[in-house]
Amino acid sequence: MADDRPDLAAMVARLGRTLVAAERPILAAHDVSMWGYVVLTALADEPMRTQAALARAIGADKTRIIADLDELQERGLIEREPDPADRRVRLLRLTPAGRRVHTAVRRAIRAEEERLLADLPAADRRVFLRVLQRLDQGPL
Amino acid sequence: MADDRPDLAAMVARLGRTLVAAERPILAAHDVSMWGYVVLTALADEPMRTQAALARAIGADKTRIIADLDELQERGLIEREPDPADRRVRLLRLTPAGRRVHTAVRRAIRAEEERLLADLPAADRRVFLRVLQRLDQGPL
DNA sequence: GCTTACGATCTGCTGCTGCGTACGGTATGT
DNA sequence: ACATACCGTACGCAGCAGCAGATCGTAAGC
Repeated sequence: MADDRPDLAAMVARLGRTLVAAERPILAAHDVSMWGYVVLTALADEPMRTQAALARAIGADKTRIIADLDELQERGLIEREPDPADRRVRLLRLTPAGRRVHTAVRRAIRAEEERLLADLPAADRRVFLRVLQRLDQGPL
Repeated sequence: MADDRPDLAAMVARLGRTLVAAERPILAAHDVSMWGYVVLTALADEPMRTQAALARAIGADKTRIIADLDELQERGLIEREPDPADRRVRLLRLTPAGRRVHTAVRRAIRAEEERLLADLPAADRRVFLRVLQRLDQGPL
């Protein structure tokens, strides 16, 4: 049988590490940490009402992201304003500068992905990305 | 534009974590650790002449795998015999029992993968696996 | 007013990893 | 024989992850 391939999890996990490693220099060039970029990405999609919700959304510990939020806020990339309606919670959203940084980093990352996927036939690539998206949000 | 998807690295890394997590109970059921299974898999492909080569092959620290090798050897799943030609090195290979365990675990993992991929159209699935394999060994 | 619950923060603990170092046993070249 | 290099092993250290507990401010129900 032609089923002579590495395990799915092994391939995907290894590829994931490689791709993340490829992102590292890009993030460094923009002076953004990995978690910082993850936060910017989450907030770019939609502002968050609590830090706990943000932590859940990005799959991080709620205590882990505090330092990252501090730094992003200090650099003026996010706003962290107490909710006037419930002063326990901090409303989180990108500043215009934060959105600019996120867009720039994202553009650079997409360019790198482009390079990595360049050799693939267009049809294969479409299918691959579609399946990947589906599995990513998928039934798991 | 329709390029509104998460970053490639984010999707692949997250999917990888999910898949690895799905393997964990299977490995536990067969009483094999993650690294143990990785070692068995590597040795199932081909015996190794040195532990350093094995470590390199599976991307682990050479000091990290020693305890795993000890355990696998003690359980009679691998042989670790000094090379008569160079008694510094330990020739590593699966025992028949080790091969049986590896085959059983692998079969269970494949069954689980089958379940996860069940919803995909056959054509998509073929392409996905092919592209994945290519990227995995690929130009990266 | 009092109790209970919740958000953000800080601290400490634990387990895993990567990395460097050191040491003994062994080959190899001169 | 001797110097050098390599293998396997053990040990310690630093960094980072998740997790639990304690604190403080605040909100909501009774």
